[in-house]
Amino acid sequence: MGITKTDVFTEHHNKMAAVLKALAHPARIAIVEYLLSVDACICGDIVNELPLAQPTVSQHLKELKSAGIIKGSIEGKSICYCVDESAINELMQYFQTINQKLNIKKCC
Amino acid sequence: MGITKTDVFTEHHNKMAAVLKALAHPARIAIVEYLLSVDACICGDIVNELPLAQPTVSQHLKELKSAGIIKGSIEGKSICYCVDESAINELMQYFQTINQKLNIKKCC
DNA sequence: TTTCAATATCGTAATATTGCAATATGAAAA
DNA sequence: TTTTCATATTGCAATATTACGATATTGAAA
Repeated sequence: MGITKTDVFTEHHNKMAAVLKALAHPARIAIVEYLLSVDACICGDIVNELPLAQPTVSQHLKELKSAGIIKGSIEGKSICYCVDESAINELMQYFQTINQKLNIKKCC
Repeated sequence: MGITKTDVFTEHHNKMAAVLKALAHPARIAIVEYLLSVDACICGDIVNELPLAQPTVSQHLKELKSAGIIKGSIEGKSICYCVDESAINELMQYFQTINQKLNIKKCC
């Protein structure tokens, strides 16, 4: 069907899946890592950095933004995108928690 | 197109995207969290735990397994699935690294 | 060996995603 | 005001994903 039955899962499960989904594309991973690697926050050249057409990049940026992973502020003619700290923090803590639980278990 | 242009991205970007994609579904998040919550490693009842049909669950398990997030060993008639520590560890470290870089930057 | 229980695979319908050309928008420069 | 540059939106084709009924498969019990 292609449609995810979100209504039968908890809000937490749906939210986690949505955030991870926003990152689950090589272009979007590349965008996040590029934003981290650039000194300044001048981010208009993401399009030049990526091997994709401008509309495609714009679409990926939109997805990252609506998932809360990046934020963009208008800077005159161009836009300044950067990674949202709190989103990354939540992801980090999520996997840290799982990691701890695994250390306790040691099953297989 | 629906087809991701993996050939134009680095192997690292593709790999990260693939692992995250495997987790980017509420059912698969639910499976991982269920495996963590269960004391023993008797995991045949994932199907009963999830509000999805058996073939659907089986498909999700397959995706998690082929992404290296869970591993399954045959236990007589049923199968024992559990979360793979090293996969979670890598994800944890990935977000820890990003988090550190963000602390240094403090841009927007 | 037959049967049963647990899981996997196949086939397929409905929907989502990806990518881009064409086009629109919006702000600054000329 | 016109032009130009940066970015967003629209529309659409190709492909991927999700879900499940039907049907294998496989090992254990009877």
